[in-house]
Amino acid sequence: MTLDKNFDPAAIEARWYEHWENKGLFRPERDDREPFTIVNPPPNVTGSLHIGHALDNTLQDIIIRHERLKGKDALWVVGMDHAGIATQMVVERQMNERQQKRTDFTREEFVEKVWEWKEESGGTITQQLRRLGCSMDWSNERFTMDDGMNEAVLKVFVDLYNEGLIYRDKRLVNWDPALKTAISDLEVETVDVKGQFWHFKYPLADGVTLADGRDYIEVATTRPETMLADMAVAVHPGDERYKSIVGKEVVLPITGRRVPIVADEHADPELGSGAVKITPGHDFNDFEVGKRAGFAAGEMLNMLDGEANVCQTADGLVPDEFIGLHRFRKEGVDGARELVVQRLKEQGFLIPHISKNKDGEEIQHDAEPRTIATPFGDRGGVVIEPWLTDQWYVDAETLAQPAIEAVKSGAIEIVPKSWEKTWFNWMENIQPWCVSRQLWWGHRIPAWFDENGQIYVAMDEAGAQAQAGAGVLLSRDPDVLDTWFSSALWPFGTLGWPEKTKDLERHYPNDLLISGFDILFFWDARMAMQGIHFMKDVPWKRLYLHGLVRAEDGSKMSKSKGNVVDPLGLIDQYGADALRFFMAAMESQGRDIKMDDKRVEGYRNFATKLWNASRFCEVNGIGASNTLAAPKAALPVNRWIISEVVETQRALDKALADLRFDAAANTIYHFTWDRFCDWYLELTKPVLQGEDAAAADETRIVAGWVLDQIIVMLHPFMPFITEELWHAMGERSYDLIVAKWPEPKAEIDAQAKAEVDWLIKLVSELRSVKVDLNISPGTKMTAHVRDGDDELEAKIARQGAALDRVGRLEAISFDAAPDGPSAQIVVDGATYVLPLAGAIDIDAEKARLTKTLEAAQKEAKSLSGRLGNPNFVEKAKPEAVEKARADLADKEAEAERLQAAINRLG
RNA sequence: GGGCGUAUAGCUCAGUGGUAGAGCACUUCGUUGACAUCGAAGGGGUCGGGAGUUCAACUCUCUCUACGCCCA
Repeated sequence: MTLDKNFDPAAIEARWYEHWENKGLFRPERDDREPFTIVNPPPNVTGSLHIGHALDNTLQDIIIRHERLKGKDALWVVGMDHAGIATQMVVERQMNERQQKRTDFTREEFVEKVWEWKEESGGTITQQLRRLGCSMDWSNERFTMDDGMNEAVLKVFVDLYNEGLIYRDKRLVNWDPALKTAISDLEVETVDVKGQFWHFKYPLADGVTLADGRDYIEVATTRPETMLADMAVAVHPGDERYKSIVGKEVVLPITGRRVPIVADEHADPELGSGAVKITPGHDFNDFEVGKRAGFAAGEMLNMLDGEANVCQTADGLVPDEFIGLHRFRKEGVDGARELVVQRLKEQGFLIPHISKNKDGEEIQHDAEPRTIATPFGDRGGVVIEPWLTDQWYVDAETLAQPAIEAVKSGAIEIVPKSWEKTWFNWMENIQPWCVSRQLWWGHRIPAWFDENGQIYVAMDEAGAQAQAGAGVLLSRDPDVLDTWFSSALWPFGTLGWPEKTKDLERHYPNDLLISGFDILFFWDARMAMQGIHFMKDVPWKRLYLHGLVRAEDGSKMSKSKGNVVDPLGLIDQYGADALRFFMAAMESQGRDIKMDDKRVEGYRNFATKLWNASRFCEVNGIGASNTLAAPKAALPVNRWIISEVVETQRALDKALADLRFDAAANTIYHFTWDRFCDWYLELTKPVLQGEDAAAADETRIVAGWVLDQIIVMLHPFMPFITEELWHAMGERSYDLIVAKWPEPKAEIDAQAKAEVDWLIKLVSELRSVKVDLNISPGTKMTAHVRDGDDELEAKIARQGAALDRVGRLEAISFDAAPDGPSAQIVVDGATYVLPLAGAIDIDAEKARLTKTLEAAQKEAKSLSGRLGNPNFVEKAKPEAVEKARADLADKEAEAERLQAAINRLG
């Protein structure tokens, strides 16, 4: 097989992916090997691959391919999330386009349509993950609503209920009036918006007055409409202004409701008038105040329906003109808020806000402008309404304790460690988790009610009926569970739980979880809680959190900003390998990644470089190696490159073990390009083309082996090009994806390393001198060595061909240089005098040498200064002192030779 | 208000208790038959400000400033 002149990623990617998948190589049979397990964060069935997925999945694939190459039974579990709200919204939107709505159908019909949509259009992302090269186990692809997961979800719900860790409760929830469902605290996003602060007079009942004679109490609010459901006015118990009226009542304007004045710490005497209106049914703080004031949750007045329109309160006091109005101005139409303000103003209960304009004139406003931290639903996008309903709650506080302990004890290692604090802070202040959703798409809650409202929780209706007794009429709770309730079970539900399967036994706990920090609470924390509770062990031993991929300017990517980068476009342009390598190289712990196309292009170039190096090998008879261990080698350059492989592999393994993806990528990148391509292949050209057949054979064998090691070590990062080259370089008995990770069984050869390092330094100096003296790079030169020894002479003899070919140094003599113009270089204690044909620019050469001399002198001076400090010699580590002494000697010797060289110039 | 993070070359970022590195960009040169998606040689930073610990700090501590994120 001959490699094409140009590398075309598109031509090979699909072919290799299909090959791997069809041959089942993502999950080879390895029951006898050590297991290694990662579960993929199940993407939403509605989703398509975005740049964040590309990062997340590339990192996971690097790890799983690395472990697979190391021979482990590497399992990467994959599947999709039913994404309750998101999916229901997609299908409803499509219905709207056809002038239909969800409620035109029965629940069963609607759910059936969602399934149809899921089968037809859902899961685009799974094809896109394949394009990225991700080697997950598709043969066992899961879904959060497949039979096995259903079973797991039901069991978890029933068990938690029976243990008292799931309960039904009436309290305020975050209600999304757009989606008409409860949502959890995490799904609420608080945003600062410009709003207004109104001040009202609430008249005191029964002729009561304050000390100053006022017959009203002043309250202020950002939500005037809720006064229709006010049930109290609170003042601080220590507030002297109001002490006399605690226990008295006010008569609310508009409704005429008589409500008590209560003392409660919640009222801040410093804020406004110090008195606050209390609406327990529509405000979380007021709910608590209401409870303390003795109202039961069931007594708290509700004035809004599920769409946040005004409805009549239980006491019937809301005037008809308010009924049906939206809570506030919506789509240009005034709502209850505006009408309340208008009526209060008309009736003289509004206290105007006075401001001064720039001329010092007073201006009256209805309200004071103010920035208000306002809760929005993350999906529905409208203001959340605290609403009093019956919902199901998980006792998260109890479940969190072992999850906190797991991180404290090290059973779970969080990487980077800085996230531990966030984990603890959240877990230690965790609130009950509202898990019921008023949706149709999702896991229906396995709870049944009888006609008296008695609850029966069971795996199925028969079980509930058995509990209730024959003949009792039961109806099932219509609600479904929060999507995250099921994905929390992913690390064990996908392995067969509650069945005791072999997979479950072998692959739980998972070894590693890689996720973005944005789902730390939503998903990671809940997996930890559920996993530990049901499996009695942590879900994963390590948790790696990565950042966000940002736009080139550092801003967050969003559709509305139009700055979203499509990973598939990048794959089309540069190849999947280049995009993957970019992700790895940019992933340093604890930092977001800024998108940079130029850098992706750079890694495309890297792939091309490797391709061309392989072509060079191919035409020089270098091919697939037949040994895993490093070949025996005599030539220093071969011994050197083998040592470099050993060092590279050590550094790479360490970086991957530490989850330092950037260090790992850079290690293999620089070895391949700088060491192998730029030096090794250049230095061995004269050997390959030389007379010494034995040396050439050795070099071909070593070069083939090194290229193999590169291909294997690079495979986790760039799976496609490496698999292509693996096969192109020779006959293989297995595919690269299941090849063996390097085991060079060789040590670092210090002697060879020193020799090649010297050679590289000398060649670099030779090149440098030519540029400085304006000598054409191809010019062949001769050198006369001063201060050389036998060892140097031997080295020069061994490397003569390389010096000639790569250094353009055709002869080296140990005789004194002839008189006449020459350039001089100093390398490792010897001076090389390079006679030049014709005149040279003496000043340029002098300047060049002087610059080098000054650098050496500067360093020598700094070192001698340090060594001259008795404190340094006494207190510093002996190694540091030794090194300083050695460095000083070197630098002084170098400076001396350079000075001599300058002197010789006259 | 609480917590976390970041400030290093023009840009994007690594980095170590012993006076700094990469990629891109920039400058100059280059057809030594793998590669111009390339090669060679360079220029460019007192590592945000201040104080402290230390023989020695870009690296540790404190503080200030700026920016970002999360929570309340």
